[in-house]
Amino acid sequence: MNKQQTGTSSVYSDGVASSEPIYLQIAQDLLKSIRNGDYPVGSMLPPEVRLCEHYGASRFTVREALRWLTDHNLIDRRRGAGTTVKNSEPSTSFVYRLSALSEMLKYPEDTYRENLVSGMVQVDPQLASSIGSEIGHEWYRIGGLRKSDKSALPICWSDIYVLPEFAPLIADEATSHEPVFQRIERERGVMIANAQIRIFASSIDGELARILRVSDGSPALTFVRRYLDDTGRNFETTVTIHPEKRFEYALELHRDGAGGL
Amino acid sequence: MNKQQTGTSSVYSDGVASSEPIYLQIAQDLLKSIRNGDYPVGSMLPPEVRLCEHYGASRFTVREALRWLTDHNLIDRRRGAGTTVKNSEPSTSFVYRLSALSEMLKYPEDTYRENLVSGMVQVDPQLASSIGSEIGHEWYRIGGLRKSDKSALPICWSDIYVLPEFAPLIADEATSHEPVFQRIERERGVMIANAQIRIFASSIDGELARILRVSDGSPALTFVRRYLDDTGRNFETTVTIHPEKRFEYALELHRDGAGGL
DNA sequence: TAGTGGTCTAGACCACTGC
DNA sequence: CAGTGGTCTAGACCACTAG
Repeated sequence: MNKQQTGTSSVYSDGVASSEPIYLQIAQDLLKSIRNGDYPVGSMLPPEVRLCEHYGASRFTVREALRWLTDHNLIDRRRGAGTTVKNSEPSTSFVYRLSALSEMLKYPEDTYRENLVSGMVQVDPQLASSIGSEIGHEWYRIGGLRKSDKSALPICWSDIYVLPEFAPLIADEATSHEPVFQRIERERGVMIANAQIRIFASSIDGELARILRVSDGSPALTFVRRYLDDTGRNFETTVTIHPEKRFEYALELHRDGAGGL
Repeated sequence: MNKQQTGTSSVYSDGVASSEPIYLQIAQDLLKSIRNGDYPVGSMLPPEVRLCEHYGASRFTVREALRWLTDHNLIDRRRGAGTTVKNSEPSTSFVYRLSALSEMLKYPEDTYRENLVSGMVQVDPQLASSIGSEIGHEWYRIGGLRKSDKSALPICWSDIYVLPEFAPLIADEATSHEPVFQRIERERGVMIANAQIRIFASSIDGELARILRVSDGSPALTFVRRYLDDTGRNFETTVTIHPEKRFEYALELHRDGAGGL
């Protein structure tokens, strides 16, 4: 029977003749069933052995199909327990990949942070809406300019808020070349699991305008980044304010597999 | 026969000691060799058969290891040709996922585009630097405001540039609720494979300030989005200018598997 | 044409989950 | 405990690439 290389046998997906590999046909067929409602979100898929019988394929082939579904965020698999349907539509249509979080806001290599103010702060309503923290919480704040050797104008103002327990890690530096979260990760083993980023336009006024050497009311690009560890704890938040024309953020989204339907 | 180099390993399936699966040990070992410089970026990895001999593993196991390297963006594989080293450090640490491109700039449901100007344009130097096209190229441009029923203030100004061949698709509308690229995708079968996005601060002046009902020199958040099909052709480019406080962009990055190192 | 990676089979043992 | 998915072997045919 279906010994090798399908070629002619397109038993599964109705319609199109498939030179597609069997595992993809099976994956598409399962996706169709999931969309159909045969396997609603939250329900279980049949075990691998049952699928092997049903499709007349080896376990390897069925597992390749299930791997495809996993890669497209449609199912969850757990050893011992079975396969549950997580989603009815392939997610991950477009993906933005970073090899490291520090690439998110990538400044030229020759830039560094000049730390100008620091100390404990308590969250007031205004700060709460800015960094998304709760009123009354305490953070250690370090504020300063990002500068470059090549330019007299600073690139941005940044305010970094970390949980008080991490203050000793960063309190002693006048200038730094390493991102704070990287230091926390290295020294304390706190891993970033999640980063929430907000981007919006703002204007620069008063004292800050003077420091950044722009005129009052100048446009700026503001980033607020909240870093969460794997328990969901927000352990660092950073606000950076970039005057017009000194920084630009670029990202590239790629269509991620899926293809078919 | 099981020659292992990674110190902790010793792979005998019945033994109790081996903590990690063999394919991961092989993957880590290959990664080490790549970092070492044994296989510089651009060079070829040994073929699967050779790796099977070297590690005393089956082809399946070796392929699982190579799949791991592929998933982490370290190698490229081509049937017929071999396996080339693409990168010396595992990438894909953080991922931003969209189920659809229209989620990228998501406006409330009750908003729509009011098309105000349209026609062919030829790229001059200024436009070239703005949309990243070549001088002299021709685009069909449609400009207008995004509005909401709930607010008198427009959300943004948008300029949409499409290749002349797609002009008929969008030339006839006074208002639209559907993204242009979606229409092109649906009607012409052109799939977006890639989107390049630039985000920066700008100021709004003159005529545009009046249209957007802001004062001269007001801050804005500007997005330039270039859409490319699977052949790399840039078939649509969109520029949107959001006055301060009317729009905010949020994204969430997730750590993507990897684990190990 | 020789050699590569892509797909596939038919077995096997294991670690883990839930009853 | 029975059943699940995770790993692994030893074979095989195929489609593709390059010399």
